[in-house]
Amino acid sequence: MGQAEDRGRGVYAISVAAELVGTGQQNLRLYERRGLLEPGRTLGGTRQYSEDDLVTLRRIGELLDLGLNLAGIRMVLLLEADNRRLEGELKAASASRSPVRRE
DNA sequence: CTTCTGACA
DNA sequence: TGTCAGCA
Repeated sequence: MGQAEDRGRGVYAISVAAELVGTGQQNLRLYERRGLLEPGRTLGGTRQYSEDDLVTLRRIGELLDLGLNLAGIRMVLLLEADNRRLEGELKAASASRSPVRRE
């Protein structure tokens, strides 16, 4: 399954990432400064936006439309990430329990 | 490509 | 406060 790896490696320059999500390059840099996301960097220091980064970027746009400020969006993203992790743990925990016996 | 600065709603 | 334009 190389798809999960492609997700984190699909790389876009800030100019194409900005155009893909419909915003300016300046905003993407601001989002990073405010801790909303952390795109990869080349050895030269240029940002590399992955497919996952584009997803969170579009999520940021949604939250922005809902009226949240960047600080609020940062917390939502953190909580959602935490939630996905817990969901995975819960799923793994229920799978490790023997399906026939429930407590 | 980068950071920074200022103007606008 | 977030967005955008221009500069170095």
